[in-house]
Amino acid sequence: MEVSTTQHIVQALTKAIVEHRLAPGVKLVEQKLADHFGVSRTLVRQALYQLENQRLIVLEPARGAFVASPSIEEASQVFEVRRMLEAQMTRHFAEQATPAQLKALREHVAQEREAINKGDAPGRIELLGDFHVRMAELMGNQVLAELLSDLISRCALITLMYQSTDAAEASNDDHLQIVEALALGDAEKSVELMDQHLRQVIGHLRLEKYPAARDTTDTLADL
Amino acid sequence: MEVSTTQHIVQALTKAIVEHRLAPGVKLVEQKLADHFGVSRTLVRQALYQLENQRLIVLEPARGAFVASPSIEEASQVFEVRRMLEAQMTRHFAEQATPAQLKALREHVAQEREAINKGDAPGRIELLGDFHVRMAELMGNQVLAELLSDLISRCALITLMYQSTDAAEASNDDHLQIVEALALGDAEKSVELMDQHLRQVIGHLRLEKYPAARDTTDTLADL
DNA sequence: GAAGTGGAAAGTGTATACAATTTCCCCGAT
DNA sequence: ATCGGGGAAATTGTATACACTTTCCACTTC
Repeated sequence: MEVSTTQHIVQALTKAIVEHRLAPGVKLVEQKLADHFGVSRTLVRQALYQLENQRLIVLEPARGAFVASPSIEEASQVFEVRRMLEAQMTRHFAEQATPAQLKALREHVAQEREAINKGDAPGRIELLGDFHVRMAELMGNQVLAELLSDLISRCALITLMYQSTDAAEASNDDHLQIVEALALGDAEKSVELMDQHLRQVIGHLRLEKYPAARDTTDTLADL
Repeated sequence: MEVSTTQHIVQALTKAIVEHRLAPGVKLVEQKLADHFGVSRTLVRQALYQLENQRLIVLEPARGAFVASPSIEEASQVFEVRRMLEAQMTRHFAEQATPAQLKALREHVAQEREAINKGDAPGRIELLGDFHVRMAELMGNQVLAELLSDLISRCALITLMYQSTDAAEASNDDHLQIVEALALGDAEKSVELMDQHLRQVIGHLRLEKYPAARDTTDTLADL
């Protein structure tokens, strides 16, 4: 809680945004955040700048910080990039997967399952995203892992709006299938499954439009 | 010069780092930068935070900001990610390229040629990188373009150390060939050429080790 | 009553002040 | 001569002060 305070603020806000406790469009007033975290505006501002770089908030000059509400257009571009990265990543993974790596992935999928069964919404969201990051880490490419982590946070802002328990189960199922294909060393099938998985998530997005909850009061309840 | 001062500082420093006027390892003292830009440390700090997010500098707690000197390991991971992204990007591009897009790319390659012939080192570095960003933009994926732009800045930190005029000519040549393959609509060949191109750049990296010019005096000459 | 206007309140942007930490150099001890 | 200690100078970390902009509301005017 006290390690590099500004980083702590970034993490708290990231979590709140990704978990949708802070809705897209909500204004974040610096002084209120400062009071809430017990620091000066200086640190809050640093955190906000960082969050803007990660595209989780938008900074409008002289007007303030607002939780980002990415357009459907932007969302699909993000997913498009993920498809590009993860298709290749999956292929490489299939070609060089070790038993230890497969074991790690299987365990991760089991954790997902557990979170879903317990009805732990925040937990399942984080874990479902982390599956992809985990693959990158296991491949030993830290740069890729960080990049994916950012992209997935950005996606979370969107997917959360639509992701029901059903969708979560479907994702978990996809993950399971992917791991099994990887275990067989079947690169083509793994890639195909991963691609399908991502396209399916995109597909779910287009169904509804977001109700533009802009300028809502900023209830920074827990964090 | 006066549009969002902090952004101006970021750009000036980015340019200086990418063009290697600020060498890896050099310390950036906040007050000196502030004096140089005629602003307070506040704005300099904001800029530094942003640069850290882009991995162009490293912020060591209570010790200050240093121009990043990525390890060979990290560099190849960055290039690995680029290969993943750009292979797919090239494939998509080949499959849907319009004459207008091809024209734009050809013109870009011509610009590269010109910069090389004129011996304009900073210009050619920027243009050679922009070729890849340009492709992303032409495909209409802004997210991809921004991501690549970041990755390429990061690469520039490394490639610059090794990139001679010869290497620049080779890259320019590669670009030309890629465009021609794209023009023929030959997706497989385009992808192969792009992949080769990137692998070649990586190959050049491993030849030498960087002389660890850490803690050099920070001569912030022009900017 | 609707639309515009003045001005106070709220909020952001930048600079400065001060505290905390690190760095550097001098000096003495072994 | 080298190593270690101590304290001043330099530098970073955080808070606060103040200027400037936006927002909001009451009040006037048509």
